[in-house]
Amino acid sequence: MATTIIDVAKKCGYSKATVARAYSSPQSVSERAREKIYAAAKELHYAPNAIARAMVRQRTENIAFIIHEKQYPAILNPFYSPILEAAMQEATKRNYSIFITTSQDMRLPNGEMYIEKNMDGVIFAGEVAGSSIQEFQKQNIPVVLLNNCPDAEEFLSVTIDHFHGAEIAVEHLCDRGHRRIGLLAGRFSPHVFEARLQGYLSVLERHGLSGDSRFIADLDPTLEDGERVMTAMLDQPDRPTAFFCTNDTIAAGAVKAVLRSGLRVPEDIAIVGFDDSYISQVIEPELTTIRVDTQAMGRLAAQKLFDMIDGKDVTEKHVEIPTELIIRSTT
Amino acid sequence: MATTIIDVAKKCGYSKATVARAYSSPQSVSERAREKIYAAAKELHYAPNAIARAMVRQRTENIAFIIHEKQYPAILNPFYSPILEAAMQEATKRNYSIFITTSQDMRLPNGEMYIEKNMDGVIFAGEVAGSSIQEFQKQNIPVVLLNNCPDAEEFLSVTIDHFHGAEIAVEHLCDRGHRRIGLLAGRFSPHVFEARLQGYLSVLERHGLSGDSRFIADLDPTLEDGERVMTAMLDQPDRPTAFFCTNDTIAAGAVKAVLRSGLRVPEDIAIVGFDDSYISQVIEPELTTIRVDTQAMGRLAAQKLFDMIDGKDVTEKHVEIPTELIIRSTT
DNA sequence: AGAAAAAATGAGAACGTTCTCATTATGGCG
DNA sequence: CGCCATAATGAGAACGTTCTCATTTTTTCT
Repeated sequence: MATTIIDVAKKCGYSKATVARAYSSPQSVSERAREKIYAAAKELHYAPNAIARAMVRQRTENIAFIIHEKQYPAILNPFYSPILEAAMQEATKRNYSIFITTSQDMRLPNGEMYIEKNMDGVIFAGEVAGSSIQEFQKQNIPVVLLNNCPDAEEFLSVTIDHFHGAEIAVEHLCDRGHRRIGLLAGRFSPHVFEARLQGYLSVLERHGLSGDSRFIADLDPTLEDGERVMTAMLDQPDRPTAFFCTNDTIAAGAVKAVLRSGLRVPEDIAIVGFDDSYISQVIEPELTTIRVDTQAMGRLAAQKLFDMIDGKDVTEKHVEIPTELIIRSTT
Repeated sequence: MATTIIDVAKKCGYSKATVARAYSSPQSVSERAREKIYAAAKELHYAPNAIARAMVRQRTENIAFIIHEKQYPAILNPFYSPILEAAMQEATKRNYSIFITTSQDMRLPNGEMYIEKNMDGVIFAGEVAGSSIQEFQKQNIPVVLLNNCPDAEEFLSVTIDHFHGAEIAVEHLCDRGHRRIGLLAGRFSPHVFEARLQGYLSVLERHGLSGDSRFIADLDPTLEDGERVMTAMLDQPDRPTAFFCTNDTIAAGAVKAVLRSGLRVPEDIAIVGFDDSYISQVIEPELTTIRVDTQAMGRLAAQKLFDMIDGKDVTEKHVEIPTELIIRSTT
């Protein structure tokens, strides 16, 4: 149906080998031939067939970006948008395409599909079962983990310094003079959950403050849960004057709860979020939060993956993206 | 390198044809053979190679989802997230994978790539140059347009009833007793821009109200511009008591401007947005807006595309997604 | 048991490239 | 002009499947 290299060859009188060369290494073909070939190709609307090429080159120039997040339809997660965008840019530069899937449970749907379709590499974002990852490794497909921290040393990974991020968030609240600081901790993967919790606790301890377990809650990292839990907190005696929320979505819900109850942010209750997703600028007052350079995450993850694909040996196996406090109006 | 159908065939003593059949039409293979084959395959970690299959079947089981939006990194656009998610679900059901690209100018980067990679079909979201689309049609690749309204009848499309959406938004403001109603119109594609503007004007006219051109602005559909333009509006004499913003992002910016100037929403200034993106629930007060069933958009676009791919003839060429007023707290 | 029908299997071309190796054309130089 | 180096081209295998058609095996029926 579609026109092939053979059609072009017939049309211009050269062999298919020469036509192929005119595309894959133009300098090895005489100028005269090149012109004739391109002219014929144009006339026939010829486009090289990447599938056939992939077949012989054993390389598809496709990578997969798989997002696993328990809580929401993952792509809705504003945290991943800029990461994906950055990874996409890296890919486009190299003429690679990106496949994307999301899933909510830890098994990836049609997992085999990604192997069968011969992805040159895979970026796993979020929490994934190690077994899924090993499937890829068995097939010698390079994998980069993003925002996922398995114990295994053998994987390349790009992660966030959750512990330090939580520390500077809580530290900031202490700086502002707060002595009673609550925590709204989203139920992310155990590792992330734990790291942020520990960061929070370590600052309290350093300042000789005791965490009151009534004001440390774990919840779904959703707007609704943020609002619901915060509303409950506000009713309690001796409530904190500040809260650290482990992502911006929770924080936005918390802000809503405070404002609705007639209190003010930050005068009555100060709030710090995490991620610096664009939610933080959408709400009023704008959210003080911990910025994670998500663009760098996406870029680095992609670069690492391409390094592996190209057979370079990657010296730095684990990159930890630093965090930064962004002071806005909720503290 | 990777194990192939031939390795499996050797191992289990059947021919490669039979092994192939065990996968593509298991019922045509004796139970005994099937078991032996699967056992051998498992032992060798065999996974069928979709590239080779695509080669002979002339079908990749891949589709592309291309988002073009002038203003922002498109994937950040909260409007497209649920659409993409829904399309992805449809694709996964059919064992298809989704390629995704975004671009900000109207030429798609590596445009040829999508043709070369033999996508079975393409969904174009946002504003795209007709020429890009025709490239695909020349190659007989089915295309569905999403939220893009070219004059051409020949394309399948899923669009929004922009005119009616704008009407019910403004009508709602009139119901609430507003007589001076401003417009913050995002510079989307000309068609979208115009349809929403006309919807706004038609309601004013119906109610015998005159649109004051000082309070009709066109702007970039961003948070920043929404805030900037609204701030300017507030300073003017005889300012409106209500504004219709043609998307939620603008509306969020507008809400911020009002709150910052010390006025109240909705008491002093009422605001209606458009899209019912999740921004509308993140902000406080929550945004009254026009809901577009984005999930249906994504689903229908994908279904239409698959119908074309499967050679069914699609009766309904243009689907217009209805709009619905969602009353929250900004009016 | 034997023939006919049905089910299961095998052989080999085809899909559209790339790539290696062999062959032919071109150019430089004594 | 003839020789050699080099550049340009061509022939054909290979990539890993599917699919058609022919062949073999199994089942069914008298």
